[in-house]
Amino acid sequence: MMQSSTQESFARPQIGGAPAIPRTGSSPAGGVTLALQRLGTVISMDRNAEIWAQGNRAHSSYIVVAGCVRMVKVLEDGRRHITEFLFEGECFGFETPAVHDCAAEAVEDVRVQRFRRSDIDDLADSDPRFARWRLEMMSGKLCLAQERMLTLGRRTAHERIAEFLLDMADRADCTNGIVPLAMPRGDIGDYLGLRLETACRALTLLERQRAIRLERNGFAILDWHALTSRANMVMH
Amino acid sequence: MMQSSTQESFARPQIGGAPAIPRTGSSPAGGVTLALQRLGTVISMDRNAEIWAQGNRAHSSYIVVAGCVRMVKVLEDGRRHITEFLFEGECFGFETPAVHDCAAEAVEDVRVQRFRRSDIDDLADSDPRFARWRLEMMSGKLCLAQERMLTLGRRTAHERIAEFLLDMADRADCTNGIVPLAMPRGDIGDYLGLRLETACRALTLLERQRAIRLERNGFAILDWHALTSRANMVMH
DNA sequence: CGATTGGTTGACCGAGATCAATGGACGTGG
DNA sequence: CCACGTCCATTGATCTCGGTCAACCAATCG
Repeated sequence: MMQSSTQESFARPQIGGAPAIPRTGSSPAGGVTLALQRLGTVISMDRNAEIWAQGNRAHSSYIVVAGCVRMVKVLEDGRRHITEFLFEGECFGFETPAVHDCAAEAVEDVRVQRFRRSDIDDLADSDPRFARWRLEMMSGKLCLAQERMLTLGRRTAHERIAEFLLDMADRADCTNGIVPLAMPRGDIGDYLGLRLETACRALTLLERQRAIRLERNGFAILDWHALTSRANMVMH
Repeated sequence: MMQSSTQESFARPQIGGAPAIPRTGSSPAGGVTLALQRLGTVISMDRNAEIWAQGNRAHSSYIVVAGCVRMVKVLEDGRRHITEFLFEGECFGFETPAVHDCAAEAVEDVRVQRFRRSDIDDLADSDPRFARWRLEMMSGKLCLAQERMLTLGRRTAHERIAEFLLDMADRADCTNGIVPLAMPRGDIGDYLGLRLETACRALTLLERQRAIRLERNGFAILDWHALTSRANMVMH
């Protein structure tokens, strides 16, 4: 029995297998999608554009149509943390606080679908399935956040990188065996609580050990077993 | 303008001031409480008792009536992380996954009120105010989790300890100026991604600097300013 | 009163941070 | 097309914060 969709993600033995539980944060399925589609407008944004700033009032919620978005928190001394990367079909900005406590930025050129929060709330009021989906989506993000706390608090740099690569592989289409990495090394570091040099060293070590092959903007997994054992994940 | 209730907590200049935004995770106010009260049964548990185990099926949700509860994740090699401490009036086990991905344990002798999940769902279906409260509670926990990721990924041991003490002070009644610390040093370490020795050293350093005074099972804040500047929090 | 549990402190070590140099990919303008 | 500048990845050398191992003490509880 899988413990949660997080665990499930990392347990997947090979590229191509469909996850038993859909990844949390993905957009709603079936009829709910249609109702939502009509409410949103698609916007294109350039690489590194700020979708909203930390401290902005929260008016809108979003779904990623294409590309990769990052959620960023910064301290005034410049220390930065990326709480989440979001890919096609995943949503962000559904938290209820009136003011954003993270910035949202485009990692690469992206298209996002924007929704007015009032429209989202109205839809939740009129459609119990959508309300249920929203609650489960938030709940899933909370579980993922708890898993990430464990990673940030207790895992080594090498474990973090291996876990990250497996997560990226799990979320990507991966038609040709090359898993894309849209974000620069610095972003990977800020996501994992590491410096970019450390992220870099861990990646090249994995390559030297023939577990992965680094490509232009991505990587290929050569030895899935080596990677999973490196990640040291709990598989209940 | 405060950015979130998390930020608000740490910005509070002295013990006794009422927060502008109620702490997230607290039990619902007013009429909603009454409806919920009837559904729950109060249970007493001994110190270190397991309320539920990691991997158990999730049947119940809880509110803390008295004492302190911890949410614990463990790796099979023994590394442990505490995702959350919960105090009187705060709730846990409202996440939707069918299987718990954290254990819940009593830090000290506690009383908790248990609710059947089906009852919680029924109440949410029949009372929109309760449904709204539940969504905001989950959302608040998600924001706190994001703040904690920043702490675990980017703050120093000394910053983490100062932040932790301010959080504890903010959440406690603190009638007599002594902030209780129900949990042992090891738990503080596991909450902050530190070893217990490191937590201990950071605490005694703060005491030597006359910022706090350590007591039997708690501490007194002697120099609030020293503590907040040590915590290095963002105050928007 | 000994046994157990939790807190404190010291000595030393190592994973990851920091500082620095190099090189490749890419874009732009002449 | 080439020269130059910018951004990013990589690698090396060194340093440091926090981890590790260990001793000791105080409080609590049979």
